[in-house]
Amino acid sequence: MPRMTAEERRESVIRAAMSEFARGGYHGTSTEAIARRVGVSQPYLFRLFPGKQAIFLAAANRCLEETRLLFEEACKDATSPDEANRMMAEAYLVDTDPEQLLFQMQIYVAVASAEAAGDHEFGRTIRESWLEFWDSVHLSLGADQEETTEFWAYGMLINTLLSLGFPADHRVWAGFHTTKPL
Amino acid sequence: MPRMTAEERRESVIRAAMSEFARGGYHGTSTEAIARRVGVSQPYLFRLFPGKQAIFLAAANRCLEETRLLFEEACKDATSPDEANRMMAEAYLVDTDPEQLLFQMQIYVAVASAEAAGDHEFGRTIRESWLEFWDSVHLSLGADQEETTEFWAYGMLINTLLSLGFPADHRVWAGFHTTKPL
DNA sequence: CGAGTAAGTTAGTGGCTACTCACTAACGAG
DNA sequence: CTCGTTAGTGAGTAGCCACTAACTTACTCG
Repeated sequence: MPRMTAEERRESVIRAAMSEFARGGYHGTSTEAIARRVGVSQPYLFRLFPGKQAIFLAAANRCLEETRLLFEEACKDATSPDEANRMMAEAYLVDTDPEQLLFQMQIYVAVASAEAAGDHEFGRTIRESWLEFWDSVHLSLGADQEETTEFWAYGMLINTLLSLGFPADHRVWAGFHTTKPL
Repeated sequence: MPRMTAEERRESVIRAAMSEFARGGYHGTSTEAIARRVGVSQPYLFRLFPGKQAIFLAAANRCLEETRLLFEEACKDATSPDEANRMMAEAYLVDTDPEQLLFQMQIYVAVASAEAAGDHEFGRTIRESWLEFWDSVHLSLGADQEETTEFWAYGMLINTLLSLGFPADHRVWAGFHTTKPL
């Protein structure tokens, strides 16, 4: 069993948590499952993070940040807003791990649940990360508010269809005027 | 304590389940919470339904059906696809209980979780209900696949922004070219 | 009235889960 | 070598959860 620094372990935990939370969501994922995937004892997680929610939060921020960076990378050579749009859309459908898209959905509902339970701090943090993401996309697309909204709208529909488990050749995917999904 | 027929009770359970599951999702909601809201003992739920998942499924199907009927009602007097679009969009933002939109999100991620856990029957049932919904909207809008897709895309973005808890006057809502949300 | 039936409860159980405490093993510096 | 620090574990605990079994209460109809 290789020894790691606490920081490296935290990194492993975040990766594992992203996968596990993507599948089960916040309440449907046990810290046990995350620890098993990391290859570490379950109580040790609580020395690396103050609690389960902190693990989820770290994973969520990482997920939003990574997708944002993917977009920024994808459209960096675009010469027009329209081309940026196409490049980012393709990156979303082709280069993004489906797990990350499912995890996005889990993040969104986790915020709603936390909010309903009276925890507003959690949502505040996620919204902040998410707005950075939104603004980054907005900037990449040029300055049109409505177009950015449309871009996000299609993105959220993709997440939903994926979450519902419709295969790539199903007719619900036929109405996209951009690239077909994987 | 008024006595009801089993069928009436099942109805109450479905209403209560829709509210509770909307807040907590499948794993974050206890049957205890549902029973408390109904005003009935928790074990009695298992005489009305075979299990927790059956309750969720009944509530989910009801949610999708009700939103579908709301749309059909909203656009029944429309004279053009464009007018139908506007009427349905407004109905979604104004007349739909936000709880129902949150519950929709919970349904979507619940399917993903069930699928990941090896339960494909659950998703199959939900997808069936959801396709009826999709087709109903498609029919109301006229025969254009791409326009239906766009309509759904905006709907899913609305669900997401609501789930994330952005207030109605936040700038992320500004890019919608239809009615402003409540 | 009385007896069957359907609505509803109380008490309980086994299993899981987040989190704690006390401990051990490896590494690095002097 | 040794001693302090840091990575990591094993054993537990209190609480919650879905679900069961056995019982009680109310309505209904002959």
